[in-house]
Amino acid sequence: MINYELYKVFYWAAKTGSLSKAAKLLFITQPSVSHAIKQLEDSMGITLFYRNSKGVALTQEGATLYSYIEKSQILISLAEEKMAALKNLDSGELRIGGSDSLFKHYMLPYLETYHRKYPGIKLHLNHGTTPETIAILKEGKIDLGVVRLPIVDPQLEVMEGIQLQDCFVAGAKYAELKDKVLSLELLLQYPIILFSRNSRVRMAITELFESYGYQIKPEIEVGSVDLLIELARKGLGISYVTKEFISKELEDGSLFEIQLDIKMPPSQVGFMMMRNLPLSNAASKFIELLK
Amino acid sequence: MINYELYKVFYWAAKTGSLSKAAKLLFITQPSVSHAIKQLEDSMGITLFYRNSKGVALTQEGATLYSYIEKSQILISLAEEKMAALKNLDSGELRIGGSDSLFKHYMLPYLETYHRKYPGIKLHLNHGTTPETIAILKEGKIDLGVVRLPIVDPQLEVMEGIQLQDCFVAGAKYAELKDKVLSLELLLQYPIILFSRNSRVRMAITELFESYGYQIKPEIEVGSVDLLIELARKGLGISYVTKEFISKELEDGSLFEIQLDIKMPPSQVGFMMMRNLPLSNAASKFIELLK
DNA sequence: ATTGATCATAGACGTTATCTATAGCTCCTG
DNA sequence: CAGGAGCTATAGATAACGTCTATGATCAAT
Repeated sequence: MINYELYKVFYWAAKTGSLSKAAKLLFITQPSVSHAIKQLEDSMGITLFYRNSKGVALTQEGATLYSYIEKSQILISLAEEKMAALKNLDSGELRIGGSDSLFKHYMLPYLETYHRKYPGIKLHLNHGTTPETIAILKEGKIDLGVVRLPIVDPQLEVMEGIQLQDCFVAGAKYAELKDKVLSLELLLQYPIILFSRNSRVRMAITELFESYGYQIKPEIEVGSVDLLIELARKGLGISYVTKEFISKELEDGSLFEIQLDIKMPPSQVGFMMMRNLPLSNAASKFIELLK
Repeated sequence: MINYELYKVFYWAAKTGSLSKAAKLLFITQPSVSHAIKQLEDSMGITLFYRNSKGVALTQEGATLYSYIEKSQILISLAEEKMAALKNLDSGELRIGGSDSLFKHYMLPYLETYHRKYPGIKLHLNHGTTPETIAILKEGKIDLGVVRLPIVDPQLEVMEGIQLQDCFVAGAKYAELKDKVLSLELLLQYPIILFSRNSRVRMAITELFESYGYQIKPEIEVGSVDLLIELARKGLGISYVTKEFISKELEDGSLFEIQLDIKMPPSQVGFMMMRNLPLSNAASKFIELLK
């Protein structure tokens, strides 16, 4: 089997028409090049170059070989450039899975900073529920997932992010509740708007109410946090949303938080990635940014 | 600079999805492959494979590298196949320069034998005068030339071929000359047909006559040996041709040789090639055949 | 004739590719 | 659940071979 390193030498010798020049470009000495070419010729049983005191010139057969090797070498050069770009993060991609609301209300500033720092990296945001995100993470379709904890999966490594506080909010229509402290029973008298059934937040609130002996049944169910906010503002009911995601509405008074007589447990955002699988360069820089 | 040999290892590891299998295919041990891949990863600063107990799988970046390297390796394989074919003379070309008449009347059987033995070799016959043939030989456009000797050129190596005998011939119209022995003076009374001025044979006969104090001036001048023969048969004059090329006509009596009172010097056919430049495999096999 | 290129050759050296031996891991099976 | 059969990683020894220096041979140009 021919040592492919010899083709590199052959390529430069043929390209420059000189063993000495090839040697300089390859940072080796001229006898080494001479020896390498000889080796190639011997192992092929074909003379590749005509030698004279001005340099070397390809024979017919050498020229035939060159026509293949040239293309091959160019591909390798392109590969090396591409790899260098991937390493410098001048190129590449970062694929993140998670919920749209977390992307919009929590990740956005990080994504912006990252993109400004590494404009060559393509960002792929893959929205889906927590189980969906875990699934595509295991399939290798994303580098990391952003979801609500807890996640218990031995294959996954989890890094904690911000802590969020969910709460019930209402708009002007329910202004009467503004300074009251409601019991769960009383709250349930009002029309409730919740996120759709398969979400982690929805599961959490359902369990919480059950632990107090109540069943929470929404009047309206939606699939978007923005809609949840909008419906509460318009007075269609009381929404259960993440407090940090509605800071604007709380400030301008279009929504207010409903005080409850129990403490709502905080919810923890986390980043998950495959345990034992190395992160791509692009992904580990992003993780660094998050810390 | 990355050792291209590592790409060969990378290629097989990626292709088979297993370092052990790659090792077998490359006739080295598994730790060597493991080491080679590690080296490649280190020098690029990029993880190329995910490893687990079932084998290895390309990472995103590894897959990107593979897309280039695969093409490159395939080209090298094609090159190696092509070179093997060139060496076995399953492929390649043999380019010969010389005069059409030598090709037709002298080389033909050799060319046929050669072609039967090496049907994959393309034959290029490049007809031209002796100086033209020498010129294209020096330009590297042909592997060898077939011409009349003598050739004196330090750059060329000459191998002697057959010895030919030129002579004057006539057809039925000049039947009266059949058993006579003519002097040059007498011969010149008849219309002479010669090959065109720039040929080696023409120069030789001109010089020969001059050495005896005569000037030979043809009635007709032609550029083809076949025409020379045909014109003599039709009785348009006495042609100066190579005896060996008209054996058929001499036998069937359509032409007869004119006896002269001087001995015509023989002319030597020779093969010439570039001194100091190695012959292609295809060409040296042809030379062998000629011997 | 001399200088300055070129490539080829020989022999010594030292890097490094490869090997053996072994460990660690995961999956499968009796 | 223990043990076997894959797989890859690691460590250290060894030997191959790629590279070097020194020199020769050839040719072209000054």
